[in-house]
This record gives sequence, C-alpha cells and structure tokens, in this order.
Amino acid sequence: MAPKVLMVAEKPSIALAIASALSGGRMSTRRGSTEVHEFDGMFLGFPVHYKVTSVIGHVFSVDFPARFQDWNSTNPLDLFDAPIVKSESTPKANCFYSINLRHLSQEARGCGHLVLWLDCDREGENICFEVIECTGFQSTAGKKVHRARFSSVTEKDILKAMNSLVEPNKNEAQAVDARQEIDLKVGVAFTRFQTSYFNGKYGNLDSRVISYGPCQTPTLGFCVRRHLQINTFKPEKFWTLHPYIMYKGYELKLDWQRHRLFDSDVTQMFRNFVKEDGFLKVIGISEKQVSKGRPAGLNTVNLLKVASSALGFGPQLAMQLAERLYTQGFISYPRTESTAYPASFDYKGTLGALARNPVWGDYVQQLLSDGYHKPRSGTDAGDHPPITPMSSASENILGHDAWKLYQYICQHFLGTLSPDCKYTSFSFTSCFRLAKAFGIGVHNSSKSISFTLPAIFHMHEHHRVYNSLCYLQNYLYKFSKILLLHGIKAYEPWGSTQPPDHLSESELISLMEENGIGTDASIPVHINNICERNYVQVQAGRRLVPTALGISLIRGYQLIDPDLCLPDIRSFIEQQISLVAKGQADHSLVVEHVIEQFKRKFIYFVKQIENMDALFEAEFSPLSDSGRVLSKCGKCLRYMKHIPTQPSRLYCGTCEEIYYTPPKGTIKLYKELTCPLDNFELLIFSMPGPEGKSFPFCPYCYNNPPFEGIDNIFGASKSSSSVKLGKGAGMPCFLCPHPTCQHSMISQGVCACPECDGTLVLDPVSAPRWRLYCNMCNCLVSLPEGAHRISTTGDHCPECDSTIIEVDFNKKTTPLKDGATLHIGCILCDELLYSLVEIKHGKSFSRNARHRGRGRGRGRRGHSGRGRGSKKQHDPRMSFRDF
DNA sequence: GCAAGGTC
Repeated sequence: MAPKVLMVAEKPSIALAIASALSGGRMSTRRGSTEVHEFDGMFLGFPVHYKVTSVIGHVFSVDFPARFQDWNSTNPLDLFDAPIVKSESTPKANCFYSINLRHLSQEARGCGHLVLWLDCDREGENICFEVIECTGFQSTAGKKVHRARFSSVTEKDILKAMNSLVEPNKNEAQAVDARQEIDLKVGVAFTRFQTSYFNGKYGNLDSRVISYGPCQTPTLGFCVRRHLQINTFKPEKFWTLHPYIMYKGYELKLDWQRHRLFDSDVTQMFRNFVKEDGFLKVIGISEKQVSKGRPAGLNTVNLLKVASSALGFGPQLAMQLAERLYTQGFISYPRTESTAYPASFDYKGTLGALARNPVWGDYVQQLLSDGYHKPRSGTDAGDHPPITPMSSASENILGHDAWKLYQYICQHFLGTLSPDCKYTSFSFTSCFRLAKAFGIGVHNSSKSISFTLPAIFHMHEHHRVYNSLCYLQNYLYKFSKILLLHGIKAYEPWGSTQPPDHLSESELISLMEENGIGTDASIPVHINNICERNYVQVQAGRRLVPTALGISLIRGYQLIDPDLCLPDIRSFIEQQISLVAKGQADHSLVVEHVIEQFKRKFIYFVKQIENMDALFEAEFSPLSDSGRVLSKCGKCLRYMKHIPTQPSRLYCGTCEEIYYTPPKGTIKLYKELTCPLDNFELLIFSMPGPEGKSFPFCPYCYNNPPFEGIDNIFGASKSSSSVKLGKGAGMPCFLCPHPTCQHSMISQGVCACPECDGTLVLDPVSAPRWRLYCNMCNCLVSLPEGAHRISTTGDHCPECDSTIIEVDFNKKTTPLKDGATLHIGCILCDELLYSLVEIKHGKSFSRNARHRGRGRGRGRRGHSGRGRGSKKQHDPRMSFRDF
C-alpha cells in the first residue's frame, strides 16, 4: 500500500482548494469533523496516498489553571506570576464539527508525512505546532513534518509551495505564544481588579464586567478622545457674505473667497461696499478635468468601513452577512487583507458570472465587449484574493441586508475593472468693482472682493458626468460678464465655528488599522466589546458616543498612567514579540520582561485607583443608595437591596456583602419562603418573554454552592445549561440535591428529559400555562392548561419511576367525570395526563448526548429515571411522544 | 465574569 501523507489547512475552504489543485479535481471527499479529501499522487518522487483536511482556526487556547479561576480567592496581582495552561478550544455550540484534536490524531494514524498548509502568518505558524502536537508527529521516529509556504491559494502557488517545502518556524510560533500569555495576564488582571473594585462600590455602572484589554481599551480611548475634543471646543462667532444673482429664475449663491471673518464691523463694511455697487464682473472661469482612479480590490477592513458609513451595518453584522454570502457561494472568502488580485485572476470569468444580472448586467456586457481595465494594483498580503462576487444573485434570494452588501461588493468589483472616473469641474470667479469704494477708475483685481460660484458637478453611476449647471455657467460667462447683484445675505453673526462630530465607526476602523489595533477579523469584536460593556453607544449615522462609564475609565487612565489607554501599548507588545519572531530574543525572556513591566504598572494603578475613583464618585451612586429593598439576608435577618442594573445583584448593607443574581430577567420575592440551608429568603427569577422559564433560587446558595462538584454530579456544566446563570453561577434550586426541601430538584423534578441528560422540573409559577422545563437544555413540556394547581408529590411511578404529580383542574374545564377536579398520576403512564402533555420545543440534544451514561436525571437512581420504554432508551433523540 | 487571536 502506498505511504500516506496528511496535509492540514487552517480552514475547510483552503483544504478544498489545495486538494482540488493537487488532484486536478479527481479526489474523493468524506465528512469527518471537517471534510477529508483523498487522492493518489506523487510526493518527493514516490507514489503516495494523500489526505487533505483542516482544523477550524486555533486548536488550543490559553487560560489560567483552575485554582486561579475563583475571583474571590485569587489576588489579581498573582496572575502575573501564575502558570498558564493550553487547553483545547471548545467548539462553538451550533457547530457540527466536534473536536479538532481527536479528528487530527485519528487522521494522522498511519501517515508518514505531515504537510502543514496553515495560513502563512504568525498565527498560522503557531497553529502548525498545535497540529504537530495533536498528531503526535513530533515524537514518532521516521515521520517527517513539512511546512508549505504559499502566497495565495491559486493552483500555481500551491504547486510551487509543494515543490519547495520547508520546516515550520518555531520562532514565529513562539511569538504568538508570547502574545497570548501577555494579553491573558494583563487583560485578566486589570479586568478582575477594576470589576471587583468598582462593581463592589457603585450600584449603577450598568456593566457586568469593567474590562481592560490592550486592544479594546485604546479603541475606547479613540472614542473618548474625540468626545473630549468636542466638550472642550470653544465656538467662535464668524461673519461672511453671500451675494445672490438670479438667472432664469435660479437663485445662485456665491461664496466669498475670503470664506469668513471673525470681525463683525469689517464684514459689515465689505457688505456695504458690495451692496452699494450692485454689480459683479466675471473675471475668470476655470474648467478643470478631474480624474478619480478606479479602486483596487476590496479587502475586509474597507468593506467594513463602507458597510458602516454607507449601508449603516455595524462591523459585526456586516461580517455575518458576508460570511453567509460566502458559504452560499455568492462571494469569495470575506476575511482578507489583500487589495491586489493574483496575476492569474480570471476577470472575464467573474464578469461572465454577473452578465445576466438584471441590475448591472448591461454594464457588465459592455465591459466584456468594449474591454475592461485591470484593477489598480493594491497590496498583496499573501492571504486571500480581494473580496469578489462569485455568482449572480437577486434581492429575493438574499434578503434585504445581504443584498445591499452583495450589491456593494459587485459594484466595487465592476468599479475596479472600469475606466478611471473623469469629470469636469467648473467654477467662475467674479468680483465686485471697487472703483467707487476706493475711487479708482480702473478695475484692479488686487483690490477687489472676489466671489466664486462653487463648482457643481454630478457623477453618474459608471462615471458619466451630467451637469446642466455647467452649461449655465458657460452661458453666464459668454453672454453676461457683468452680473446684477440680486441680494446679499450677511447675518450677524453668520454662524459659529463647529466642533467635530463624534467619531464615526468608519473613522474608528481606520484609526484602529493605522495604529495596528486588532486585525481584520478582530476589529469588529473589539468595537462590539466596548458597546456591550456599555462604554460607548452607537448613535445616528453610526457615530460612537462614549458613556459616562467609558469616559470615567479613560480619564482615569489618563490621570494615573496614560500608557494604559494609548494605542502605543499594542505596538509595544507587537514590537517586543517581533523580536521573538525574528529569533533576536528568547521567548521566555521577552515574556518575563514585558510581564514585569505590566506588573509594575498594575501595582501603581492599584495604588493610585483613588484618582480614577474620584471620577466615578462624581458620576455614579454608591451601592448603599442603589436599588430597592427586596429580601432578607439569612445572616443578619435584615432586608437586602436588589440592584437591577448590570450586574444584577443583592446588597446587604449590614453585612456589606454582595450576592449576584441571574442576569437578564426579573427577580421577585418567592412567597417569603426561606432556604433550609442558610435561612436566606428565596427569590424567583423569570426570563423575559412568554416562554421564559422561571425558577426559584437562594441568593446565598447561588453564589456559594453548598454541595461540592454540583457540575460533575449532575452533568449540568455551566456552559451547557440553557439558563445563562451568569456571575457566581452556582446553584439555583433546580440543581439542588437537597433531599427534603420542597424546591429542590429532588422534589420538583418529574422525569428525565427526553432530549438530554437533564431532568424535567416543574416550573412552580407557570400557572395557568403549567409546564415542565429541563434543567439543562431548552426542552419545554406543557402540562394540562388552566389547572388551578399542579404540584409534585413524594411518590414515584412504579412503572417508570417518574414523580407522581397532583393536578387540581378548573371546575369548568375539568376533563374528569362528574366534574371532579383532583387527579393524581404519572405524566407518562397515566392515559389522561399523557394525552394532555405536549413537548413544546427542544433544540439542543446532540451536544449533550455525549454526557449520557453518567447517571443523573433522577440523580440517585441514575438511568432508571429515563422513561419506561427500555428498548428505546439508548436513542437520545427519541421524541417525547415516543415514550 | 476576564484578553486577543484564529474560525465556524
């Protein structure tokens, strides 16, 4: 059998391109975690069997070990010296691709060579070593690792790279390791300190996390800098003259060449001169040919700028739309830095694909028949070609927003192939004759007051210039060199100088790009971050207006240590890790050095925090003045206040303790019931919307789970729970294993979830639309509607072990004979109850399926709680109706 | 609950 060669790319699209190029399209493709393309070919002069697959970005990410994860017991300062661990990045919830790591180690089995086709940048080089680690290639004798260096994913470049394989560059990979460690330690240390300090002191900051980061903070800094410029702007009054002439009913306003004066009296003097004379003489006309070059190819950052400024789409939305257009085959890969097309690019073919489009098809035909120009040369970053339409679409197919974005991408592409845009700009200059005023008999332009009719031109799509007013100007010039002044306007004052507007998102993207803050893929994330943290708000025209919180933070850094919010902080880190990438400095020495510097900055920042706090004090209210009285503290038995602004929390003024509550919902007192474990009054949390779940929780247990390892025992890992538990997310009652408390999962749990490993729990306040919800997934089951009361009993069904429930039907609507209202039974085995229950929705079963077999559900009974049909119990997708 | 960087 031919030896096997495994090739790994950074994303599925590249794997496909490489396999297609090397196999000439003759390959077989099978679906693994990611697609695997297989074919036979030659490698280093020998016949081999190729397998080409990909990862999906980074395989690993860095974090602190578990013992540093607890905010309360970890001093943020210690994070600088803490170890860091690499662990497999958890795949996205809606992603069928499960696991990069296992996929790779499986595919690598039996392969003698590994060829790394990761993107040719530092991140790609870093992922090379992640792949090597996953495949175990490094450690096995007789196996060889190769790095393909390609400048584009064209067939030519792929073949060229194949013939000049090199070794992966450890230095570049280590530079990324260094950046990861520095970003993690600095970001997390500052974030935890700020969050604890300010959220522990003020009640209306309106952000769960007061985050800091070497990218997001300078991004915020740009917005605040502009805001402060606006606030400190001192307007000045100015005066100007605007004479009017009439032409065939048109009133034409002329601009004064002096533009404006800051002196009222002098302006008034000029005004009188002009008015007294009443005539203007045309002394010159200019006709300029102006040319605007056709654009180069479109890259991500430029797309984002136009999307924001012209289409009104934020970067996050724009990328989502672009991503969808890409996966549907309408445009090429949307994340690219390059604005230059590869030499081999098939313009004709791409134009051909657009030729039948009803909107611009005619223009495309014209370009094809009259000949198109090659795009202006841009820059080639060696990643992907510029963003280009791939096939024709219509608004009906794409929907409004995606269509607008697609339309721009098409028009930009057609623009790159069109002739340069040429247009003519006309203007004429006229002057008021100063003869009278200055007693000079002859016109002298040096002593005249000149006015200009502003150049008027209109560019039509496809660069045709129309301008009826140009003819008008010509007419004026030829036939009427002396113009009668129709009127003159000069208000007092005409106006005042205006401050700049708030930073537009598009300007911000440019600033970030210029200063090396973020990358094309991460710029939208950083902007989104500062919005979500409530540091800025996007207002009309997509302008970013900082909030009181955002301003206080930046002004605070400016007072304590301006470096912290200047863009240079990113370039400093970049410059340091570049030394590692070039092999000029040792990885660990650089990390140590940079971390040490930031540690010192951190210590100083903590010491000086009062300076920032003074700004917060002026702007925000202390916890003791915030919120409204809600429930009793179990320790001091005094009332605590609920502070509903993010992060939602309770504050006990007596104990000076904070108890975080689940986010994004309403919180009410739960019938003044108390938790048997700690005496705190129970609360009921309701998620918004008609289908929103409600559940009781004890504020103390929620923040300090009384039973260790709740996650492991019940498989309800915080991330997989459909309820976003949020900060301190410990244990709501639906996870509580208390054996006798009437609110615990043991008491309220009814049966195993049909779709995951969770337990269906009675929603105690769902009347009259009674229901059960799963304590782990989205599964929702409606119970008989309109019942007065539904409650669990202490009994279990002898047949399926579900909890027996008691239903008190409404007198008028009771389905029971003779108008009886009380009915007791098992919802699965009792014919009547079974006929009245209905599964509403449940989406997430596949994700949790792998937790199966760990015994939970009814908890102490393990599997026995799962339905009665033992024959079907192994199918996790079994619908509720199949029981 | 935290950073920034890949990608789906």
